[in-house]
Amino acid sequence: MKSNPELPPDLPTQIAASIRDAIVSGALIVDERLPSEAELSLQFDVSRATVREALKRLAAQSLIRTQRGATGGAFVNRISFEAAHAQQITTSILLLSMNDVSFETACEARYTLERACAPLSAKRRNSIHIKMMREEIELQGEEGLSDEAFCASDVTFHRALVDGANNPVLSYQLAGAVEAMQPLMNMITFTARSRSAIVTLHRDIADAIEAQDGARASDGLAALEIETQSLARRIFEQRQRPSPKT
Amino acid sequence: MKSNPELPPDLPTQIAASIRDAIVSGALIVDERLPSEAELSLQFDVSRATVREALKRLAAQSLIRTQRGATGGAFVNRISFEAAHAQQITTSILLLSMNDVSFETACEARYTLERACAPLSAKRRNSIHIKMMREEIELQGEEGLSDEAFCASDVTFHRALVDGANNPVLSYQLAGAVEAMQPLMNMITFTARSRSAIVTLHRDIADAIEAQDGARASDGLAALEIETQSLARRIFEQRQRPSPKT
DNA sequence: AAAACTTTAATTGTCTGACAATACTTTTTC
DNA sequence: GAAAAAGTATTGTCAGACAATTAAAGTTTT
Repeated sequence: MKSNPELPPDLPTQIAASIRDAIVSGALIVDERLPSEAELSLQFDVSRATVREALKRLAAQSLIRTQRGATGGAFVNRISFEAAHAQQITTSILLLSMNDVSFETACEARYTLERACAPLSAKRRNSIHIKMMREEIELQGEEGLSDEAFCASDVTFHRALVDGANNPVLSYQLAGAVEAMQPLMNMITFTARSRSAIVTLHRDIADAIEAQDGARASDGLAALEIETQSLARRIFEQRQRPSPKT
Repeated sequence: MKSNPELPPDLPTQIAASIRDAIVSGALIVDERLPSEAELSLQFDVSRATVREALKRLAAQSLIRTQRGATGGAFVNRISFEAAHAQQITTSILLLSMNDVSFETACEARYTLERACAPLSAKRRNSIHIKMMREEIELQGEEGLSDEAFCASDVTFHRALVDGANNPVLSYQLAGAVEAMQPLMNMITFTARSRSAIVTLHRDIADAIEAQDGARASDGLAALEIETQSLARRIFEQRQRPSPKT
């Protein structure tokens, strides 16, 4: 057997790693211009095509951006919370779907983390967060809302809650957990009754956050988790033994 | 004004997005082989070099892997928790360092999330987790341990705690928060006294987890956060007005 | 002198075609 | 039948070319 796990990676990978290290270590700082592709190919003694593949790898991770023209080139990117969010969400979604993570496990992780934010959010939330939560609750109560729109609104509601903690790092970390759940949630059909149960809980949570009662908000989230889990369980059971014709 | 934010991205970006969508949507499943580079260049009507740059982008995100040889080609990758961990940690570290996130903010996020894991970990941890925590505590008490080794051991301790919750999604999400703190923690010099305070708290936490007392473990983590924050504050203050020569 | 236009140069984006390296498959040889 | 050799499909890398883009320098016009 020789599926050598330590075989030397190809040239673009090596070059990309070398440049990435320079960025992580601080040798290259934000907005600094890298040498041109031609110069890099001389430096690393490879062809320009090889350098380009390396740069594309870095661009895929938003570590650099490129610009054409006379003063163009590759520049070190300031990684924004926004871009990091987006990437983390994609990765999280694929991670869950490819590794057969159960709804239960993902749901537990999500609500566990979210409960942790509740006390901070109760303390620091401002009127905008409250307003967003109220608006989404309103929307979720509307008749004729599609299941997908209901889920999307659910995500928005919870993002507002998390953002209320006013800690960008926390918001960033939670984004993956909350949004990666959406594809799983979309598998669920929400009956009028289950929607109303969820909306009621959302209202409780929003009330608690507005009253700056973190403990009550946590409890509300715990109740919501239980509700969601049992809803999912019912639906999955039903699908396993479908249409037991009377 | 036309700093068009919606300008069409370049060809490799488009092609990469197209293939990524196929993966995310499930049209391409894990371990499935993509068409060869030559076939792709026909399909997308671009040169092979362009296709290659697109594939490199996807490889950078571990969405595909490539293999040479007759039966080689590009294959859809199963994203492992391990690979996702590693990527998230890199992103988190850069995010914190490039956006001037304060120690305080990052620390708060980390401990908030970690506290959330404590009850689950207290319930589900097994002897291996306890053993790991005890070993790291032992190590942290040793004389002559470098600050970096102390920090690394700290990370290992906390990872054991989080892993005790036995929820891979939770472990994955926490990895970013815990490990991205390490570069920040490394800026701190740990005196013998501060080390001993931390070790004492670690022991309290480990005891609580072993006793399956989630609430006590949470309290321990809260105390640890306060200790860490005040330690950092003292050090940063001291550095701002250095050497007030007696 | 200022403004508008043109030219120039640097740089990335894309293409073509070639050859090397690799690894599986088939054929040949013993 | 097993081992060795040849064949073949595929990615990895290279060289060179031209197109597209953009800022700066130069030129003309007002």
